[in-house]
Amino acid sequence: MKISLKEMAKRLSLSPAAVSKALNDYPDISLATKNLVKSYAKKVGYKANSQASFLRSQKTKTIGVIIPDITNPFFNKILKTIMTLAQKNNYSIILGNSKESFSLEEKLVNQFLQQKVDGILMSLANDTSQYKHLENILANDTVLVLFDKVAKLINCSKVFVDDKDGGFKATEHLIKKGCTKIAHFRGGLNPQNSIDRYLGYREALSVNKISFDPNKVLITSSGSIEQGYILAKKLYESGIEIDGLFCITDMVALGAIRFFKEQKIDIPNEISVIGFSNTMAGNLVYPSLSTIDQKASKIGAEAVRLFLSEEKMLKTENRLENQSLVLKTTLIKRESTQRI
Amino acid sequence: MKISLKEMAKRLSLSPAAVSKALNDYPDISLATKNLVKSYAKKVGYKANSQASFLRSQKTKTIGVIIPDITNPFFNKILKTIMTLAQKNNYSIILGNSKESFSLEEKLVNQFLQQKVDGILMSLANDTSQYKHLENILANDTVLVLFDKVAKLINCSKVFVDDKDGGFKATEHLIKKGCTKIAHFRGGLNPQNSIDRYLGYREALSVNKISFDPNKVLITSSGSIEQGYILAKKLYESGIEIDGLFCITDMVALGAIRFFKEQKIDIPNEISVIGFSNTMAGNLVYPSLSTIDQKASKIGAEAVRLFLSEEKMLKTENRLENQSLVLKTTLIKRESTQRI
DNA sequence: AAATTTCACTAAATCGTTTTAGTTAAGGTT
DNA sequence: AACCTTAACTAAAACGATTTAGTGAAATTT
Repeated sequence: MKISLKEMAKRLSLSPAAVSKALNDYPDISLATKNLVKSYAKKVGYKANSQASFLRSQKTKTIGVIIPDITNPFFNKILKTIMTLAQKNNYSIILGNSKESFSLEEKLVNQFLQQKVDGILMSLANDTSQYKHLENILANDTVLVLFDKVAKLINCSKVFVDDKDGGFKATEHLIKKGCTKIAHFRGGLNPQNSIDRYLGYREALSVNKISFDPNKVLITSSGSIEQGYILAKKLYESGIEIDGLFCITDMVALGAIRFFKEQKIDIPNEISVIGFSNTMAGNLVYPSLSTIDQKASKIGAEAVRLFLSEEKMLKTENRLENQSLVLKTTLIKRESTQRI
Repeated sequence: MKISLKEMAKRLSLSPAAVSKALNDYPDISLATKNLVKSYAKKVGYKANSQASFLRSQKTKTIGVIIPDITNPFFNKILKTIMTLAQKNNYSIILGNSKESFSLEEKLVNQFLQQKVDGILMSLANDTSQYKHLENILANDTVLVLFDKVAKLINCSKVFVDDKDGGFKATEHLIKKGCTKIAHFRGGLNPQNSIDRYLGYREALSVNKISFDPNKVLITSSGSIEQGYILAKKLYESGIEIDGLFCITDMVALGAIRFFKEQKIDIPNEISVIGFSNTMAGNLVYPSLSTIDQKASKIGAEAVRLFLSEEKMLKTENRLENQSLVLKTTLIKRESTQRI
């Protein structure tokens, strides 16, 4: 079953060099020999050993992808697009799940560099605040493309979403629906995305001359359903009145809605709720969840496109030239903000 | 930044062989030299080139994983477990998404073999009915572990779920809740899993002396929400009366429930509904969805365990010895079958 | 006909490690 | 003192492909 190039050469009474060149269509091999070699290779099922080829070509045709949470549908959708496009361009994907842990992320980067991937596409873990491992990637002449959760200070290609604009759109939508007492369940100080959504919320209030009330802003410790439920309960029990709620993620919004429904509060008429991300689940529940779509597929597609363009640059001019891309979000109006 | 073993040897005035041996703790290198080499390697950030190491060791410390649908939460959960355990055992994961397509699956297998992965863990696409590519894996002395959607005829390690037992449990649960006119939305003739669930349904009816009515069985063309909605509508409009429904997947069940709710049919009291897979979404909707849990994590964990055990066998005794594992499902009772 | 060019190859080095088979010097045995 | 061990290395081949620098013969030019 396994047959090497050398062995083929021996059987065809040719030198290994001739066989290699025939397979790679070098001009100094006759058409007759090329056809002979190719048809024989097909017949015996010869496949070049990628590892061995690498030693000379220095290309593995492999991309490393690191994602903070592989079960998160948003990252999942990005990954799906990345994989489809990688396959189309004959690249393999080595996948790493950093589980939002900096140390695991660092370990994965080193592992990928050791495996000599041609590039690394990654979204940073929440607690990543030093970037030595990223600089290390660039120092190894490996392409780096950051997506979604990026480090703005690192000199590499990036694709991310305008989170502030997203937060603004979400909040303004609530205001347009007539809400005036709008709460926000925000994230912590990491990553930047969660801060930006909060800043969008602040700006929408400010632009619409609604005074900001810090008591209406609660901080989530995770983006889970349970957190949404807990914070909604906390807010409700504190007695602060609201008629609108913007949550940092769809899951948090779903948790909050569950609590409000248990209290027989009418969603959206008493309290309108909007999430962020356009997770599939938001379309399954009742009332269906208004949200901000982040164009996951687009992020994945652009990440691959940037990689390919950098890879080409590296090959032809032996240098990296990076590019930043900021994608706008889209408002998805559903029942949870459809007041009557 | 990049430094090779050879270069280190030169700088330390040692032979490449001595450096290699020192790093790999060979007994014929003095402790002093080992310490010198190791500390110098650490200092200059030396990392062995995996591709080069492979040429001699023939081990890439890489596992190829092929999944039919990477966005499916069930496979996603399996993948997550596989990745965690692989990482723990110092293996990298090369991921392939076959998108339920045989030809893509075949292509991925060949690609992985060419990359010389140490093993392939895969779940078959629905339209895979020839197994030459699987035999090819074994012929290349590469470990093969099939999970969930397996080919029983292939002589390799397997982990899968007792789908017939799951279908039986689901149907019997409806019967115990008092349902007597139970419909089933089944899958097509591929994969075996969907047939087995149907057979479990048939058996539960038979054991409980409920006569089988072929008019109550509809065939889905996909496992989507839309399909569930369409089939529920079709069944409703045909005028056939039912008081229970067992769907091949949770998504199909959610689609059916949506249609019934639109018709103001009381779930679970007029019609009780149960799904299959225990997808997260089933817990988010109202009424929450009863279902059959397939222990995705367990499947992933066992797949890795089987791989490691086969890999060890291959190394020590130079042969493959496979093992089959059948996991039992668990019934998850929720609101969609909780009659009052 | 001699010189040059072109064609179609081969030989050998190379990529970065690992491993087998020496080699040398020191120490121990008789 | 001659012989044998042992410790601690080194030299060189090997893994499987690619690539540079030749090489000999045929074809073409002058």
